[in-house]
Amino acid sequence: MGRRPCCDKLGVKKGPWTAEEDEKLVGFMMSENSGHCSWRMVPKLAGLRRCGKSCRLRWTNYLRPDLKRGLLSELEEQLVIDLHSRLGNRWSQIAAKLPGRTDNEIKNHWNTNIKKKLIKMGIDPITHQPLIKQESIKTTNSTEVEAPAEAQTSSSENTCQVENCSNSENNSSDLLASSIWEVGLQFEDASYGKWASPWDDSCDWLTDYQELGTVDFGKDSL
DNA sequence: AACCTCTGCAACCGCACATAA
DNA sequence: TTTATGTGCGGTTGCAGAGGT
Repeated sequence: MGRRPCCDKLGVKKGPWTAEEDEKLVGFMMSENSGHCSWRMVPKLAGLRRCGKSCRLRWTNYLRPDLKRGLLSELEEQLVIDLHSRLGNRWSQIAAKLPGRTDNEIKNHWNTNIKKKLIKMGIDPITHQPLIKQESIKTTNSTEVEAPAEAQTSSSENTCQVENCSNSENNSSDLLASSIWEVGLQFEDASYGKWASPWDDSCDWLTDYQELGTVDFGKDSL
């Protein structure tokens, strides 16, 4: 049995949101009514010709009042890298550790900036292993020569990374840490000063950070 | 000035999961 | 237990602006 679409496609607007639509959605979301209805009802009640899914996306990724706008700070970027080495492409989980940032924003930043930076630094953005090391592995293992690291499926890579995460003596994390320290990065944001280094061998800092990041920024929290 | 290519970001799509009936 | 529905997530696409020729 096929799944019903989230909205009847006829008469539903798609594409970029206008300022007027934003205003309507924000107005509705900030009203008391928003807490009592499903996303499907939001466009109807807010007077929008959009599907509920589109409204949710617009709200969570762009209109939420608690969102930080602008580029990720150096520290945020390093956190993303470290979290990615542990969690893989679990953008929502990564975003949960960065208050005010969305999974979409982090995903975009990863694909457009961080990936390139890591490659430039000689680190594979998928495995977080040095590229040179990987090359030598490839040449010694002829059966895998056909499968470049970039082409690996996310599911297998995630499994690998989650397993790595369980190992507190994670090599990739250590390698990342050393390479980051080598380029002389500094923590600029004093609010993160409680952690001497997020790449500490133990994962304790992550647990602490989770406490900070578990705030639900969805409409329920309004 | 016109065209082309590249880049970054917002938004969409389809699937998975959770839960209520 | 099954089915319907709502929501969340990750991958992908499309477009606008910047930069280069």
